[in-house]
Amino acid sequence: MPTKTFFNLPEEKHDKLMRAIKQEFSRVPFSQVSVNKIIQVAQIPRGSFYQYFKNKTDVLEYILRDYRAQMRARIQQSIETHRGDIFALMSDILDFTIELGSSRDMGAFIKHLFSDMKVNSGFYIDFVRNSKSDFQETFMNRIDLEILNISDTRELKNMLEILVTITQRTAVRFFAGMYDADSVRRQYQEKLMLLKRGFLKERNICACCK
Amino acid sequence: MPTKTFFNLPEEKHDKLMRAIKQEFSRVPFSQVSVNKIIQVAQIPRGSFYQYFKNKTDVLEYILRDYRAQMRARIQQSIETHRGDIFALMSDILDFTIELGSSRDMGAFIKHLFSDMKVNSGFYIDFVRNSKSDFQETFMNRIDLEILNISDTRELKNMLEILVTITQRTAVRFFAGMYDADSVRRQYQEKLMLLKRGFLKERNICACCK
DNA sequence: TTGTTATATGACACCCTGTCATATATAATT
DNA sequence: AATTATATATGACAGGGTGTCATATAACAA
Repeated sequence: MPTKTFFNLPEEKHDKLMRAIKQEFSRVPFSQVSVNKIIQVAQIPRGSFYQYFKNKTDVLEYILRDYRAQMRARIQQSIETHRGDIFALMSDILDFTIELGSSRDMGAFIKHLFSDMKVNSGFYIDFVRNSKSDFQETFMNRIDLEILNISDTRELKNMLEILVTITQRTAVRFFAGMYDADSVRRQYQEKLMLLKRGFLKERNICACCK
Repeated sequence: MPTKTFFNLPEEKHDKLMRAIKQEFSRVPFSQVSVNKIIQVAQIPRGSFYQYFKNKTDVLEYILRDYRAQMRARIQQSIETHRGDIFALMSDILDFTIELGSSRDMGAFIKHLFSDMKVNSGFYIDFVRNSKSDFQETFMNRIDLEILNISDTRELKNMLEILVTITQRTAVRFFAGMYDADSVRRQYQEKLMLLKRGFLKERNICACCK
């Protein structure tokens, strides 16, 4: 997180810096983000930057608060709308990610975020951990278990991990430019179908089991 | 791939260089690998290195041929042994990855490979694409479809993608040091169980459907 | 012996990051 | 008002990296 000094910054200076930061994070993937470029565009001296942020990662963390907040709100809304249907929720998460990544504002940034993120950087682990605890605390107990073929918490946790992993991978594929939004969505639904056949207690292929 | 010049190198020089390279790739994750360090250890001038390799990635690609070859052989063997049981095959792949990553020889290297790899670097995409085509060409038609609840090639492809994704993620977790080998294996088997309930045509929870 | 092609070499230009001693405000206290 | 603390600003500097290129040298062919 940025230093106290950063938060005390006069609005004008703060905004100029943030604009430069967003520009740089949209220009190139994270690993290539250059503090030099940022300070050059923001017209602040090198020393100042390091007075505000510990390093690049610190900046990323700060920017991501937006993204995370938006995502959380969206999830909240989705889970209400679909009354605890985890599959509908995951589809919404994918949709929102695609949507956000196609937006003029954060598009390039989100795209770089997904495509350049290291599988296992310290940051990524934290991000996943945070998302997970967010998710578990807020939503896990609101999932409708009635329709699921799940007998204990351990199984539920496993199921969620599978779903999150597949959803994430699907988003990555989209941002890698391997497929367009529609193909990605279609493929995702097909995969959900496959998974459902196991996850759902009531399966249409076996009416006698109801 | 390395240049012709590299392959013409006298054995002694070649080996010294390769030893330096492996040492460096074991020291730090790929993103931190330093050509400087390599040439220093191998005692060759900077210019020579660039006579042999285009860049770091070029080196990685070359090293990986070993890994890929070993994996291919292992898969080949496994698919014979288990007579097309895709789940047993995936378990074997995970086991082999864990095993290789725990070995004295390539351990550190494999560990770094998994933990630092960018989700979507050009290299990674190629790697996955190659693995996939290897996989599909060689093994896809040897999978025993009789036990699977799969009706067409498209579904089969989706199923495989899910399995590969989950297996990969599991390996990443292991290499991130989040869990030890046994926990990882146990969790993986639990997940396979969940997936099987859907993938398998004959399910133990529903004897009447056989 | 001379011309040709393959290989070797390290100085160079250019990029980057994080730190630190020093300078300058701003606020607090006598 | 003068002095002392405290917060912020600054850019030169040390140390690390990459890829290239003109030039030197070796190997081979005519």
